[in-house]
Amino acid sequence: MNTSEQGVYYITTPIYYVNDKPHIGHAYCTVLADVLARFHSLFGQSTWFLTGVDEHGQKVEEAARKRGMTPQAHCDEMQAHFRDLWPTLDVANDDFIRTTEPRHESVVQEALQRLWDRGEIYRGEYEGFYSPRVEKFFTEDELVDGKCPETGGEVNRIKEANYFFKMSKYQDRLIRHLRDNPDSVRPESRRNEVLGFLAKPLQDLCISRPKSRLSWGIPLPFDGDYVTYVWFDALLNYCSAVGLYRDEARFGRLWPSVTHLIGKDILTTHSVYWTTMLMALELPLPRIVAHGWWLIDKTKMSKSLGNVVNPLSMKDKYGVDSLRYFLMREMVVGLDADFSEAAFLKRHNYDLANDLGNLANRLVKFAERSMGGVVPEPGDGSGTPHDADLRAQSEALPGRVRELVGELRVEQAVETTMNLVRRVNRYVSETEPFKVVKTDPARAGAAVWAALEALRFALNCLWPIMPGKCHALLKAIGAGEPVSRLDDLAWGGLKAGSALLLEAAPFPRFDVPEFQNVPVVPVGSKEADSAAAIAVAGIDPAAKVEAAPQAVAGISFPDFAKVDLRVGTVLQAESVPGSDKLLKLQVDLGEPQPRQIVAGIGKAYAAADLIGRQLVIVANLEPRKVFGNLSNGMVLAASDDAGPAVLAPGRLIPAGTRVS
RNA sequence: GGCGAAGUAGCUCAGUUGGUCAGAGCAGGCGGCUCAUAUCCGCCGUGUCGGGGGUUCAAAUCCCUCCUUCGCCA
Repeated sequence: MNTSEQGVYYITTPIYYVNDKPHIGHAYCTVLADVLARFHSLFGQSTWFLTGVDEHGQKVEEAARKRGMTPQAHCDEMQAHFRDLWPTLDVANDDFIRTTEPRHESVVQEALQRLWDRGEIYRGEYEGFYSPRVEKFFTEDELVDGKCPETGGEVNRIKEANYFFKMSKYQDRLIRHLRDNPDSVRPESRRNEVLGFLAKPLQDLCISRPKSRLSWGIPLPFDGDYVTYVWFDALLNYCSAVGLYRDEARFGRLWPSVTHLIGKDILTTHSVYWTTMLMALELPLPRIVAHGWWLIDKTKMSKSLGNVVNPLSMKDKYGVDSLRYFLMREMVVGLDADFSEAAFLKRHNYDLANDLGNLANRLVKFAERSMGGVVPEPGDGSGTPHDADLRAQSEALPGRVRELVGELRVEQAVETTMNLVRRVNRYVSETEPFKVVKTDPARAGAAVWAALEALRFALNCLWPIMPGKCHALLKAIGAGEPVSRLDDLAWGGLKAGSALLLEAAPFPRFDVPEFQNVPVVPVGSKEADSAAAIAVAGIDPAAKVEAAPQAVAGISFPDFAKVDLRVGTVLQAESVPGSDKLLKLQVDLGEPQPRQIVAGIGKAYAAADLIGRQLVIVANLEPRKVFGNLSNGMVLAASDDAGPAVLAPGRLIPAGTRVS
């Protein structure tokens, strides 16, 4: 449906929840949108870049009440956390939408009214258990011990009339759409995920809340006792911001080319709920791009080691351009990536300081000393093979970048550009203008010119990533402003005689802090480590090395102490339906409430046999869903061919006792 | 359990439709240059391309199977 590749490029980020504190995930997504918008503009497209905040909902209402403010005043204040952050990251969004703005609310109401009139929305009875903390309903069998399966918090049984969107009727059409349009959801694996989700019958979508329970929302136009719930409110921002029902000409121009950049956590919301909503509204369907998450290497993030890193603080410590470069270079769109200050500094030092910054610096300094501080004259074109090669690689770059960015392979586009930068460094070595200048100044000048000209190509292709630094560097090498279209980049564009001025090294190097330098010892590569691990395990060192535990050499005691091991008593145990090895346990850890823990020991233990037994539990593991069940901890067990054997204290000991 | 993805040099990863695809960067070693931010350039890797089968003249690249890891299952 959306195939308008030509003239227009409309890109959105999710609207971020106004209560949230901005973090690296928000920053990444928004910077990526900014980079894509800038690139597509360079490709000659007319671009529009929208971000904003989601301001309705119970949590906002509650937060405001706690602060003794109206929700609106609360939002007015909180939204600045996002709005004011973006300029500091050189993000140039064209618009910033808030869901409490009249321009949004009126469109939501109009859309709801139209669907109501057409029978796409109906009134029905909803019975369920409501968890205020996550603002979600659960069915009875989704509950865990009568508690919220996601948080373990209290839930309220609620039976009430509500309004439903007939989402189920679009199931087949949605499946066809996803199958027929490889671009509908990217990357491919996410599209498959959605198709898998759609293998089961789709239900209708509850889209309302009674005002008595939630007043901070947009009233349904056809029933003033209700407000609309998150979907029709938040998702419609993408449309309301560009003129739906208010400026149809503008909307018609931008909307068909929309790309939604989202985190993988809201994939279903966009690819199923939103896409079917658009079907019902008879609007063109979007292209959805789901990116991954930034992981912080926990073994390196430790207060005791003093190396806690707030990724956003990298901008203040090392500069916004380097942060943007790192984010774009390090993450493959769609996959997760690791964030660490050490990795960040490596990119900064090796790519930006050593290769790019030093290249500009060496050329400008040399020309200042030997060529009067201006861009020297180009040669007569009868250059060496080095010259032909340099020119060819430069001229090929913009097209290649365009291809790669079009495929969302931003990190490849960056790398390809940096390859040219490295090529220029090599060219300088090959032509040795600093030697040649003593005997043939014109030939030396021509080499410097060619190097600067190639660098101009690279800087223009890096401009969307690092607009500030690239602009400054282009000026410094006498190239003036960045081009506004990559098509305008033509070999020979650099004017001889332009002034060169580079006041300071553009990317100063930084020392990588000591603790970051802890060598990532290749596990198993040092015989000593493996042998030690085997010896400790009491196994013949001659046994297969692959069988040795994946021992990480030499963790500190504080590292070990971060793992909170406790004795737990199993209160209840049952098998997880559909799984033959998972058991769902309720474990007493001496806490007010028992913990639910899902353990893969069902093949070795019958549920009933575990009740009353004591186990060793990792108590501070991040909760995660296993098979749809929340698991808040991990049972320790040793496994061999015969299956897992759980660990237990040698005698009865109070539940919750720390293991050390 | 169902569905899906991934497993390539010590590390991070490239390798579109099977035939210079066995590669890059980093780390390590050696050498060169000295214009430059102790920067730059060159040289050095026999890796069972997770294991095992199969298709093919030819497979990291297709098929089957197993192992491991990860994702989704409102």
